[in-house]
Amino acid sequence: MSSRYTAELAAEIEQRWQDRWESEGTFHAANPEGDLADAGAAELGEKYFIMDMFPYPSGAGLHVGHPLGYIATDVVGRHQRMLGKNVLHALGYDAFGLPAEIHAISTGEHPRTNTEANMVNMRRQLRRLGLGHDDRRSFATIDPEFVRWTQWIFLQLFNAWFDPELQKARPIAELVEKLGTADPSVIDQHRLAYVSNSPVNWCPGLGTVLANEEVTSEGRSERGNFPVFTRSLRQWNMRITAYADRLIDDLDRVDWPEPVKLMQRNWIGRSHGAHVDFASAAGPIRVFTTRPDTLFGATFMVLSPEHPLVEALTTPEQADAVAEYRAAAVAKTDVERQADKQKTGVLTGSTATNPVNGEQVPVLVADYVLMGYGTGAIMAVPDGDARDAEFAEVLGLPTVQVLQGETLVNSSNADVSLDGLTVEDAKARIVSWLEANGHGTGTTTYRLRDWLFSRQRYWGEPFPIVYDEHDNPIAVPDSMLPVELPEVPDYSPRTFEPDDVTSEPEPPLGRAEDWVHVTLDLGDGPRRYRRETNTMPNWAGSSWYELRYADPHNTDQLVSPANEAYWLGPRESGGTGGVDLYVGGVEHAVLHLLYARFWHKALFDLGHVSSEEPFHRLYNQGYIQAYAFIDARGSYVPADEVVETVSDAGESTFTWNGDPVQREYGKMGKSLKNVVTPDEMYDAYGADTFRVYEMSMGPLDVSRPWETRAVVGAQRFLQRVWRLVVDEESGATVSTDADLDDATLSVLHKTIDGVAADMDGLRFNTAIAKLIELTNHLTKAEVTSRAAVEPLTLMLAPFAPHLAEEIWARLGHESSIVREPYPVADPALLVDDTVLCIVQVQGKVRAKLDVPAAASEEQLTELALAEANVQRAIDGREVRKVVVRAPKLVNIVV
RNA sequence: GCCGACAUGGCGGAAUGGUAGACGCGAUGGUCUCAAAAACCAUUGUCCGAAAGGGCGUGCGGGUUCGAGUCCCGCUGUCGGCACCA
Repeated sequence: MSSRYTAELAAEIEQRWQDRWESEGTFHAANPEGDLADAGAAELGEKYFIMDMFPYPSGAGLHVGHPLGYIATDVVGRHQRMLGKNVLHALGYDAFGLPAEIHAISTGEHPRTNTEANMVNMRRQLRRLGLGHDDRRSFATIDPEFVRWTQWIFLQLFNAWFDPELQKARPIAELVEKLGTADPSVIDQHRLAYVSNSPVNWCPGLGTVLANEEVTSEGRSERGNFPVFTRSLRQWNMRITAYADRLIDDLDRVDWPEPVKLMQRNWIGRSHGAHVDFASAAGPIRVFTTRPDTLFGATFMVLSPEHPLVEALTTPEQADAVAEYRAAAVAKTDVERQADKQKTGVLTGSTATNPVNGEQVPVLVADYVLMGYGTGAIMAVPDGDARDAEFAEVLGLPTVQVLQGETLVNSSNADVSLDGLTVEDAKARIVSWLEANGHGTGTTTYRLRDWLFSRQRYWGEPFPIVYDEHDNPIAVPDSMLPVELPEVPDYSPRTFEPDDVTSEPEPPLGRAEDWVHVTLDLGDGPRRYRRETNTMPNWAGSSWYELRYADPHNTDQLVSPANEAYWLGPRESGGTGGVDLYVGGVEHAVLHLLYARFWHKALFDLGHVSSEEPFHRLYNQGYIQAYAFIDARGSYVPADEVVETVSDAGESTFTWNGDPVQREYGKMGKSLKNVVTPDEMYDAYGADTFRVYEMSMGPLDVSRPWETRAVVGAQRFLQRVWRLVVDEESGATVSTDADLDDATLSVLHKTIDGVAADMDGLRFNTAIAKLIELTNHLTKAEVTSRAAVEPLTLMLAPFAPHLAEEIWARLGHESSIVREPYPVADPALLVDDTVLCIVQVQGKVRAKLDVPAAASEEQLTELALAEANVQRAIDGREVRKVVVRAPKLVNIVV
């Protein structure tokens, strides 16, 4: 039988090693304490905690783009293990969510059934990749034990308040003590998880409310693209705004890509300015402005249509016009408001007093002022703000010039003058004047809103909350967790006509009458309670799952302090702690990553974790894209049946069944008929080839097109490595124990040195290129000595682990390669006796010289000038200057 | 509109301010074969040249520098985020 490294042989090798890894528990990582502690181990050593953004178990199965990040983290994990680290790497499933619920609604089957079937299929597809995961630590967010702790965290937040003085969360009992009252109407206002009757994004088409983050800029639902209306409804919220400053400031302490940090900063949107009170008949109208320096130019005021003072300020003459305007505004979605090109608004008939000059300025209502930002009221300065100028133009309102370039003019009263000051100086002076005279204060506002936390869905975590007869929310005691989902006859919330603004949410849990109404003894005897029927949003489980990997089976605690401190705790003083490397797509830059940071910080404040941030280092992998092809009718045609023809001019045209088709570039997807699955790659090449190809395609953080045709390059490389060790005809091991020649020794150690640097920087594409170069050198020089082949195999192990194990075993090693020490370069072998010296004339290369590494500047100049080609380039001109970077470069300037 | 990232052969991509195009795909030629596949070897930015060698080349226009794909300024294009945020 031939011993060629074919897909069949690869499959056999891969399966065999996967079985062995599993039976030997090769990737088990020991905990300091608890059920995963290793009694025999004396010392755990240095840890490395690596995480992927865990997958949603979709029914569609995987395409070749999905494993990219999982392969990359596996390469890192395997490399770290060979560096002697105790590596924690596991994969869970984010298994609540709408797709399973939609499937359940259409089939009548419980969402758990389908979700679990999908997980089985996904585990099978992923197992064949040979990922070095500790399977004991896998979980799904729908597991009752996981739900229990998600609910427990919710109760921690429910039973906590944010102390603005200390800038941290504290137990609610301390607030009760501080305020001297336990009155729910007071206390409930301060909880980190609280119920409020406030404007929310109501989506009748989905029958549920949505978080701001789930609403598109077009004012529609991210899912389903239904209109979303602002409605005041009683819903659960998370006080994430309390953490706005810490969420911004601590970005400076984590190792994240700058663009992601910037997106979070922009999302939180901290802006410094001032609150200014304008006196009016209805009392002071408070505005927020980032430009208090332009206060002398405020010629009118604008209130949002929802502003509470509108009614009191409206004069009888304007009552009809204002009522009509407000009614029209309410009926519009946010996007429709923005779609109106021309600004609109009406006078209230009242005026207010500009505190700096006593001017009576008219007060108007206009929908370009949003209730949700600042105070919902602005001072309008047509000279400073383009929108105010536009509105002033439309309504013929006056303008006063207060700015000349960057300098203030026309801005003084008897008490204070800003004239001639720069913007920054003027801001400081006017704010101190406002504060001294009781007209306002310097302040900071945020774009970030509190996190709307309830959904009218079935397939989510139930709230561990019941209501008493006064409708006060009461925590279900920890001993009764988890609160499990009841069986219901119908999994869908009631949905409405997408445009039905007046509809009211009706969650599916409301149908489980027996479940909703319960008798509980919460310490004061059995009483009747009503359960919360909303469920938590999809983000809940992913907001804390990093903690559970560290102690997945703990039934007494979320995570034991010792296990948390070991895996996540800060390792240097002032450090944030957190996962050592978190890899995933940039699409989670704000939502998931902001929510997870918020929960983690709250748990830190309450003393449950020692780390201040969940993810110390974040890395965004790129996406694998694909070409799709459309025929003349605009339908997608199967991409793998399209034929490419290249003209003599080098231009490609594409045909399908002889008909021309158009190529477009984008995602891989079933509907685009361009899906390539990992299973196809396993069958055609084997998992190791697939892994090497994905890692060699380009830098990990850049998106690039999939090209099945190019996978063979990775296979050829692995076949060359195989042949260095195994005779294809006989299957015999051909390695020798010969010493290496100087040239090979030098190439080997340069490779080890270069690959080590590339591994540290996650530059797997160039690391593989260097391994290919080494392999090509060994092949050409006919070197099969284990002195070269063993280090090559060790360096290849993170990328092609099965092949590396097999070669390692055939070289006579009995134990797995997984924890063999990674090769280290000998610095003495990195220096050559002679080096290539580039000789330039006027910056252009004119000669390449082999020179002694120790050559002096004078010697190099002499050698360079002696070259005929250099002399020809100088062409008799005077040498003005010679730049020498010994020993590699000489540049002659004439 | 505001903010950010990116732009290199036919393709994916290499390149601490110092040889532009590593490595891979594809293509062309060859070895092996009755033949083919596979594998292996060679060539492969472009133009002039028999060769030696030379000209031109990293989206466009400037600049800094002995030397710029890389740094600075100004454009263009592509992608991403935010968007009446006061």
